[in-house]
Order: sequence, then structure tokens, then C-alpha cells
Amino acid sequence: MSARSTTSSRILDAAEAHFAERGYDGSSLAEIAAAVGIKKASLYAHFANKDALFMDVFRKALAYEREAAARCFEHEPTENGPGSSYAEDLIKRYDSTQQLRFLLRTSYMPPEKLKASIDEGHERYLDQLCEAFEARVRLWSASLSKATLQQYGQAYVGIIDSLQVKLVYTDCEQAAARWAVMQQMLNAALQQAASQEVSHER
Amino acid sequence: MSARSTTSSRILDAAEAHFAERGYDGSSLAEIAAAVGIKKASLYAHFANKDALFMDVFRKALAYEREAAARCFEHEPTENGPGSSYAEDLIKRYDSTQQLRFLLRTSYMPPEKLKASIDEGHERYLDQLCEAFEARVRLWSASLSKATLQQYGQAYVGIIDSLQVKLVYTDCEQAAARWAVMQQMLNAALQQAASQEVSHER
Amino acid sequence: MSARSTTSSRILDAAEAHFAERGYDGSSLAEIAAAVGIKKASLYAHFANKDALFMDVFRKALAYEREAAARCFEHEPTENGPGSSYAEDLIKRYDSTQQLRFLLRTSYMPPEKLKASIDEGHERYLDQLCEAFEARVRLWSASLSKATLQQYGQAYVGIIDSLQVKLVYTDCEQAAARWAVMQQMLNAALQQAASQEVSHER
Amino acid sequence: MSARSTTSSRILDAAEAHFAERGYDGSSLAEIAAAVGIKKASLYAHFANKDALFMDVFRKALAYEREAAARCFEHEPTENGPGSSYAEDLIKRYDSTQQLRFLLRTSYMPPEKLKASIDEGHERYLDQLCEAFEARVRLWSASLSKATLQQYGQAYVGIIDSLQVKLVYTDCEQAAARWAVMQQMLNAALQQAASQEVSHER
DNA sequence: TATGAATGAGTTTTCATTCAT
DNA sequence: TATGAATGAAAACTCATTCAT
Repeated sequence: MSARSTTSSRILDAAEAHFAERGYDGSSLAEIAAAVGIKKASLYAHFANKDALFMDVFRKALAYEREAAARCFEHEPTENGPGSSYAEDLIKRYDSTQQLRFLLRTSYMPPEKLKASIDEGHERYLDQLCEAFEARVRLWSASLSKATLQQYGQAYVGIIDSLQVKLVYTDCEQAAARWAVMQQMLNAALQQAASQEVSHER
Repeated sequence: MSARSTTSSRILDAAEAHFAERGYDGSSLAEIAAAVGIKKASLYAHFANKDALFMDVFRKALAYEREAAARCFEHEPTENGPGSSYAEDLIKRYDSTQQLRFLLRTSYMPPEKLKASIDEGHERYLDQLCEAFEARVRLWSASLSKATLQQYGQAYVGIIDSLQVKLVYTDCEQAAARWAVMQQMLNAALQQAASQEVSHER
Repeated sequence: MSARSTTSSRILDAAEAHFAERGYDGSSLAEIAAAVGIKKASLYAHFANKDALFMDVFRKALAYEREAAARCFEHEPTENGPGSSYAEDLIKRYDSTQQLRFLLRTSYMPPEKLKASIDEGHERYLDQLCEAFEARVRLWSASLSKATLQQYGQAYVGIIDSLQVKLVYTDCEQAAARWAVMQQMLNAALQQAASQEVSHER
Repeated sequence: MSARSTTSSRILDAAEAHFAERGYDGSSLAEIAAAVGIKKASLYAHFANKDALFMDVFRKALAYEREAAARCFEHEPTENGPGSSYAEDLIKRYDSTQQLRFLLRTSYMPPEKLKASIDEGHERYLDQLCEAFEARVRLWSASLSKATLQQYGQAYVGIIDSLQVKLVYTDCEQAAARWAVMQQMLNAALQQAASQEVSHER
């Protein structure tokens, strides 16, 4: 019924798990097929080749993450600190850690021959994040300069970076702890910046 | 005459470069040997096998990084914010990026079968960092509670994480920019904490 | 259609020939594949690895030999000396020398890492031989003691040993000659034993 | 002091052990060297190459066995059955089993490229055995025909074959048991032959 | 006499991929 | 859609041998 047959999506899941845990080079199609319960040759009835399978997994993971981010920023209550919805959602979505782990690993250490397409996708994600954050900050304080906004956009992405690293390689409790401190720092700094810029304006 | 023969250290360098760029699975001994200018069988006169070579590269890189960190914290001028020496040194040592890239990649995505030893080494590094930072903070403000200290130790490690990520996957200018904001946030938050704890004490 | 595909059984044959002539260590999968007319990677579509192939050849050869022995002892005419059918069949089956040579070589000089399984199989074969011979002797003369029976069972196995050695490493004519003398000796001794035990009984 | 330096003879011993247990192909010079406590390259200061080392071990083992046989037959008491001294000596010399195992393995499954020289040596040994036995039988009963003598020479060699197999692949107790029965059979048959030939002569 | 380093040839095994069925 | 069989390429590793020291 669905556009993608059950087998295809089971392959995507198994592939994601293997790629997340062992990377592109460390994952073999035979093992992925075995995890699905089919034979290696059968994979080719669903995907053109290993690269295509990998890129499908990547596109799916990236799309999911971008949509999650978009949703978070869209509905973020104004009383929360800017970007906190997404950060907290990231921690709450601990069950999708496999996908996140895949995404991180792939974004930062893409297989050489797929680097170009992956980098492009990853950058679009970071830009989206940056822009969404800046938009929230602008709502929160209209007075900040373009340069300052960008600066804090970068800082936010840095915090998300460190959060994801903690989340994926440690656990969600430690990630939550890290977020608590990071958020505090971020907000303190933003307030300071806002007050300074206001005084500057005069 | 030197402890490590020239060929052995050239192998270590070439291996580090390959492992950093392509990971354990993506690197082939044939290519590493070719980069050194020897035949692949000759590698086995210097290293027992691929794992041993990899672990030697890891140990060397880890030892270097830990020494660099130790040196930075030891000589850190008190007027600087805690942990800034190492953060700035990290950015300055951009030439050693290959080693750092290897270290990061390996620490966060170790080859499955070497995971145990690598994790152990990596944790020692993080602990060292955490402790050194806490010691600096204690010098800077003796009044902070144990819990607060630990919290900020974790935050510092998070900042170093995000710095390393930026450094390795973008460039040193953007890393410097990220550090500028991160440092500002960190110090603002630390001052806030210090003043709160003092008021608490009373 | 057949239980074993044509290619698989051709591999078994070629492997048997190589293992028989050069032993486990002296045989290379590349040569076996070449003898079959396939590429060495194709072997792995039929057998998990060299050990599995070797053990399959061993099991096949052992099963064949045990069945041949069982058949001989089952239909042995009572007028023949005990065990003569199998001994003579061994010599007649000169065409299956390759299998026999493989079996002997493997039983007495198993590759170290497969020694356990091979020893087990070989011992079952020797036990079968011993028991079958003892049963025939019992038919021939009911009066012999258990101990004497066992003794001659061992002697028979010894004769089969020496016969096989001669058969495999010289030729069937010399083996036939050896059997002639051995048989004469065996029967003479058996008669002597029978007469002694009878006199003992009284 | 001795013609062969201590190291050389230790190499011969280690090589014999390895070749006896694992065969020519299964033994590596590196392991032999390690067993001696020297490095692989050092072997070449003592032996031209693997083949030469192997042949030296073979020659030594063969010479030892031929001398042992010669000595046994020379001093064999006339009251013993012909060939019994050597058979019993074989069993008594259980400590030299390693050498015997090497000799058997090598004689019956020589490495292809050394087959010619080895076969030649082995045949000389068998001929010696045969002739020595025939000479003893002739002493024991002058009346046997040339053909009969040869026949029993072959039978004796067959018995020695089966004895060696038992000795090397089982243990000396079982070999002794086998010899007991075999000897009984041999002597019974010889007496029968002698009486027949005598009656024939008339 | 001993050895560290190097190497060509060869080993088993894995892998992604193809193709007829 | 699934698979058994086949394969070229490449992987890690071993081995006997050489040579300068």
C-alpha cells in the first residue's frame, strides 16, 4: 500500500543500524541482508547499489531531523529561551538515537566518494538551524545587530553539536545535564549582549 | 639510534593520515605502505598487524594531546579565564589537525573490535581535562560548591567538544569565532554562579 | 535436482585429489578451483571455508569407507576366512585409491586444528572394523574367549593398516601379495587359538 | 668441539619436532627459529634453505633408524624369532617417537619436490630390513626357497609397518600388544612354511 | 654467527556486483 | 521479488629468502 514496500523499509532500518554502528566501510551488504532475513543478492531488487542504499538512509535521516527541527522552532513558546525546544526535543527523542548517530557519523565522517552530496545536505541542515535560531532570537530581542545574531547562531549550532555528541556517545541524562548548563550560559550571554547593544544604540 | 626507527615513525605518520581521513576500515595497509614508499609486507617488520599499528597511532596521538593539555593548564596565567589556554592552544595547533582529527574520529567512532581499549584511553583524557579545569576554577574562586564545579567541568568539556568539531570539520578561523562566543558564555555563567554561591553562603 | 549440485561435487572431487596428494597445508584453494574450472571466490558459494571443505571431503570419504566395510562384512561367505571380504574388496577397489589415500593421510596426519573431529571419526571407523571382525570370528568359532577375540580384532586392524599402507604407497599387486601372506598368518594363528581354547575348556 | 655446533643441532631437533607434528608445509621457519630462541634469518647461517634443513633432518633420522635396525639384527639371539629384536627395540625406543613419527610421515607423505630423494632413502631402509630379516630366517631354517624367503621378508616389513603405525599413532602398550599377536602369527606361519617346504623337498 | 629490514609470491577470505532463473 | 552461483578486485596476512651490518 505504502510507496515503499515493507521489505524496502526493513532494509533501510537494518542498513541505518549497521551504518550507524560500523560506518560505511565497516558495514557489509551481506550482514545487512542477513539482519533483514533475505539474501545479499535480493538487496539489489530494492536498491541500485550500496551507495544508493546509503544515500537513501542519509536522505531519510536528514529529512526526519530537519522536519523535527522545523516543527520545534515553529511551535516554540515565546517564554522559553530561543532554541530550547529543539534542544530538549533532541534529548526527548532518545529512541531515535540510532538515526541521530547515523546522521552525526555520516555528516562528520562521510565516505570519501559520497562526501560532496552529504556535505551539501548537512550544510542545508546547519543553515536551517542557524536561521531558525536567529529568527527566534530576533523575536525575543529586536535590537541585536546582524553580526551579533550570526555570532549567536553559530554558538547555538555549537551547543547543538556538543549536545548531539554527548547524546549519542554518552546518554540522555548526561546530555540533559550538559544542556542545562549550556542553556544557562547561552541565556546569560544573550541577555548581556542585549543589554550592551541597547546601551550602544543610545 | 633514536628509540623509534625512521621507517617506523614514517609508517606511524602515514597511518595516522590515512586513519584520520578514511577511518580504520577505509584505510588499507597497501596504501599506507605505498605512502611510506615500502611494500606492504614490510609493514609487518615494524608492526604485528593492522590493529597493533592502529593502536600505536592512537596511543601516540592520545599521549600527545594529554601532554599538550597538561602543559596548557600548568602554565595558564591566572588573569585568563579558566581553560582558555588549552582552548586557544587547540586552535593554534592547527598544524596538528591530522592528529586531532584522527583522535576525534577514533574516540567517537572506534572500530568495533578495538572499542574497549580506545574508550578507556579516551575517558582518561576527558577526566584529565575535567579535573584540570576544575582545579583552575577553584583557584579562581574558592567558594564554588563541589556540585557546581563538576557541572562546569562538564560544560567545559562540552565546549571543547564543540570546538574540536568545528576545528576539525571547518577551519581554525570559525573555530576561533566559536571559542570567542563560547568563552564569553562560559565566563558570564561562571561569574553568575560565583556571585550566587557567595550570596548563598551568607 | 540431486542432493548435491554438480559443481559442489566436482569441488569435492578436486579437493579430495589435492588433499590426498599434497595434504591440507600443501593444497591451495586457488589450485582446487582451477582444477574445477571456476574462480577461487566461487568456492565460497559452496563451502564456508577451507576447513569446512576439508571436513566435508573427510566425512564423505569416511562414510564411503564405513559403508564399504559394513557391506563386506554383512555378505561375507562363511567359507572365507573372517575379514577376508573387506581386505580383498579394499584391494579390488583400487580405483577409489584417491579417496583411501586421502582418508589414510588425514586420519594419521590430520591438520592440527581439525585433529579433534578427525580423530573422533577415525576411531569410530576402527571400532566398527574391530567389532565386525570379532562378530565374524565368533560365528566361525563360538568357543573363543572375549580377550582372545579382542586380541585378534586388534590384529586384524593391524593387518588392514599394513594393507592400506602397501596399497596406497605401492600398488595393488604388492598389496595382494602382502594380503596373501598376512591372511595365511592370521588363519594359522586363529586355528591355533581355537584349538588351544577348546583344550583349555575341557 | 663437535662437528655440528650446538645451535645447529638444536635447530635440527626443533625442526624435527615441527616437521613430525605439522609436516613440511605446515611448519614455518619462523616457528622453528622461535622454538630454538633465535631469529628466522639466523637459520640461514646454519642451513642453506628450508629444503636443505628438511633433508638434513631426514638423513639424520633415517641413518639413526638404519643403524638401530642393523644393530638389532646383528646381535639378535638365535633363540628369538627372526626380526623380533628390532620389533621390540622399536617399542622400547619409545622416547625416540618424535624421530620415528617424522620418519613415517616423511617416508609416506613426502613433500612433492623432495619425493625423489626421500623415496630413495626410504627404499634403502626397507630393503635393508627385508634383507636382514631374510638372512635371519635363513639362519633359522636353511631349507626355505628364495621365493618363500622374499614373501616372508615382505610380510615382516608389513608387520613393521603396522607396528610403527600403532606405535606412532597410539602408544607403546598397544603396539606391544599388536606385536605379540603379529609375532605369534608370523612364527606360526613360518613354521608351517618350513615344514611344508621340507616335505616338498623330498 | 646473528639479526633487522625488506620483499615477491602466495595464502585464505571478503565484498559488491551481476545474471539467469 | 528473491536467490544461487559466479566473479574481479582487493583485503590482511604469511612465508622463504636475501642482504647489509
